[in-house]
Amino acid sequence: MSLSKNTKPTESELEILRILWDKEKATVREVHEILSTHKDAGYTTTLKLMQIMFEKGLVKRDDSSKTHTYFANVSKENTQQQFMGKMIHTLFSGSSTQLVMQALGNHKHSSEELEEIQKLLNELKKQ
Amino acid sequence: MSLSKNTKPTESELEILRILWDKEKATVREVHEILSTHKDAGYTTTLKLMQIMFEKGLVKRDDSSKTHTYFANVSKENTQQQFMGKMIHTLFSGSSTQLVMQALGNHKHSSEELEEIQKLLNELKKQ
DNA sequence: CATTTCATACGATTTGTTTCGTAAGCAAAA
DNA sequence: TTTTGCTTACGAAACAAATCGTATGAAATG
Repeated sequence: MSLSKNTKPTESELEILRILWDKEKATVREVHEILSTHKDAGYTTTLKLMQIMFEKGLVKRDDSSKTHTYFANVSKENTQQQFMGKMIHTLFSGSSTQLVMQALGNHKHSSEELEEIQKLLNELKKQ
Repeated sequence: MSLSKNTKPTESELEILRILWDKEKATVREVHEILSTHKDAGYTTTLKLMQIMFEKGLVKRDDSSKTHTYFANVSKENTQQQFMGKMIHTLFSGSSTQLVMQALGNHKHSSEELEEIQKLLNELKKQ
């Protein structure tokens, strides 16, 4: 049994994790159905990918019935942080502020969203 | 001349781009010297990588003298946006707000930095 | 009970990336 | 002029990721 190692999910693995985070649990077929709307690979490809992810500890599964059920075994939050950290380092010279300003400036945000950000910002300023 | 195609730089290519963005221009040897402080690969590896990047249009080069000089041919800003977009989509369900809040909440920011972010936020709120 | 359907397992192939060895040319040093 | 050192070019090996084909077995269906 592996204390989920520091395995960075690949691009394809991330797509699968995204589905599992969203649905909480899913069979290979369900994952494949969703993937195949925007990606063009066979069923056994998805299966193999998920088996590999199981070996790596990225997902858990219930194999008590013939059709296995899969669950994410790494948290969305952790994975986000992992990739954000890498991104900040590689593309923003280590400055998370730069990243924040980039994201703020280059994407649309509703006034409700801006307000939400403002609230967090106020919190941070208090410290 | 190619309107920089939709070539996503690989991890290794990003490391090289980072150096070129920083120095504006560099020879293979210069890039290699810098890389080799934290990476362990031979000179010809760096050379080959940069040649491939040239073919892909990621870098330009001046080959008028024996020792060629390389320049980034994609902007830092564009590349940042490209990766951020992907990240927002894959890891934040398309919500750049979520990404911003993640980055704000999980990384340290000095009060000067917070102030800078506040300014931008004020700008955005005006619209 | 035979057939079809759908599941897993798994090896092999394909594709992409990184790494290196070696050849060839040029220029500076001996 | 010969040697040495540094350069580019380029094919091939090594590695990693994604894809697929086929075998096998268990339900469900006829």
